Amino acid sequence: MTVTRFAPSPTGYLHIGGLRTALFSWLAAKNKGGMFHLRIEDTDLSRNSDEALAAIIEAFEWVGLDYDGEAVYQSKRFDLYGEYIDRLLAEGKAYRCYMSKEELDALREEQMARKERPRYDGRYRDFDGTPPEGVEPVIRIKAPQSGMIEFDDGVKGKISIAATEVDDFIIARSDGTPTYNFVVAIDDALMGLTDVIRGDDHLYNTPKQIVVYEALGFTLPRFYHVAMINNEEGKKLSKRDGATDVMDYKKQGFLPEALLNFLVRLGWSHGDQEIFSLEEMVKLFDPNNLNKSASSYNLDKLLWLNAHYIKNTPHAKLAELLHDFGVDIHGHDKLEILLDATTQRAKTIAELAAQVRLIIERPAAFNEKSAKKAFKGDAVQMLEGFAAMLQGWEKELHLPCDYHAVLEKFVADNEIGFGKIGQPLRVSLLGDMTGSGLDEIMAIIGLGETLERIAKAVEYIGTLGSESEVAVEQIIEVK
RNA sequence: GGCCCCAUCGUCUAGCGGUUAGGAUCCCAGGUUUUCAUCCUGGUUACCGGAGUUCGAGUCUCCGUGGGGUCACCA
Repeated sequence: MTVTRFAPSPTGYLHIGGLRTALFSWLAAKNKGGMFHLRIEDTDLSRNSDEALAAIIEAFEWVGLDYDGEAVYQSKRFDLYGEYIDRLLAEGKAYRCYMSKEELDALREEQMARKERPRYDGRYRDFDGTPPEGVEPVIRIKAPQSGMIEFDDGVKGKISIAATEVDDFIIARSDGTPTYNFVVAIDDALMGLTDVIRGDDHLYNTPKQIVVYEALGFTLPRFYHVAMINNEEGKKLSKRDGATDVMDYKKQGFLPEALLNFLVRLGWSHGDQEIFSLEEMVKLFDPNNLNKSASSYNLDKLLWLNAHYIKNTPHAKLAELLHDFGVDIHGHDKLEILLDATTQRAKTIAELAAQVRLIIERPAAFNEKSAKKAFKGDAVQMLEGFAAMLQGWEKELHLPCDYHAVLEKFVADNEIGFGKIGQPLRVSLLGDMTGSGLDEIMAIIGLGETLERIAKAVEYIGTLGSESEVAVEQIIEVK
């Protein structure tokens, strides 16, 4: 059975790069009907925070990734790691090193001065004399001193590193707590991991972990080192690049399915397909098809995907999401028409909220340019005439097509083009020249509100006086 | 600097020795639309460089160049 995991350290929020590797691991497990575990890497007691942990779990919930069983906390397994340390010590595969931090630093500086690679020199590897006073030893593992450490990476292919590149690294600090590469190897093995999918910044940890696997006689999982996500300039993605926190995407009005779809296509593809539901991803995903090269974050594509998913989200769900953006349209009698109209011009839920607000709230002001253009000439007569026709209309005014009939009759009766009434009416209703169809807008806000907005516009035009005439003439001249 | 990894349109990618190098996004043009947007149609843009292997190389090999990662008692 395929078993994978995501193993974040609770030192901050969940990064989108982290979410992508989590997604890959989750998909790899689900594709095979396997298990996906969450493990919290909190062995460095001084750097953990509960808020960070909560943030990670919140992000997981938001995007809908679940994990099997309980989350594993490494901080609660120190006894277990201790047993393995004792075992290695007893078997002579690890040893106490009495070198102080200061001595180590000095050694490192010397090596750097000689342009050598800084590494531990193994001075206590075979030490059996009397240990120096007053030094709490660290525990180091005996790494092979010659030959190659090799493994077949599921993404990168064969990786081989000279054993001399790996020194006798520390597996337990002087305070007795175990270190990262040691506990990762133990937990990955004990949790039955078959496939380890992680960022390729871990590529160099793998040989160290292999040393632990071999010392303890564990069987190796298959490793997949996924290339990083860069920013739009091709540099490493950092906080400077804006939204790297997964939850920021929620705040900005992105849908989790859009974010997941975006992330899965960074480094993975299935022919020419661009849109993947979670079910399709599960069905099609194979970590062995992962791309070797790094990819760049591209906001345009995310936005495009988000717009797509907004158009395909049920209206009831959209109404719910709009709530977080200060728009409450629950129970609105024209909810369907309203969302059909606005959904076409929104790339995020935040934009959708703005579009909805534009319609359901009376315009606070008229856009100056639009007003000048639309309210010139006989706009007042047009608006008043149209208002009169609406008031005298004998059939029902309920659906967009009802209003459309009025508009058509008005245009026909007056022998004018659509724009003649359309433009001033649009600015009257929305305050600007862009936006949804007039029929829809009127149907959504209803007859009373339509008449009120027209009246307000007429009133506004009245206040412009001769000034606007001049402005209009100027516009005509420019043309 | 040592070691490791990577390299197709601006971006995400398809390609797995023989293709007019395909799709998506972006951008531009046209159509639909009273407007904007959506939608539809069309268009511009790519195999990092150099050797080699081969009848034939984006695809294989080597070198170069560029980019990235990593070198902790962090994870």
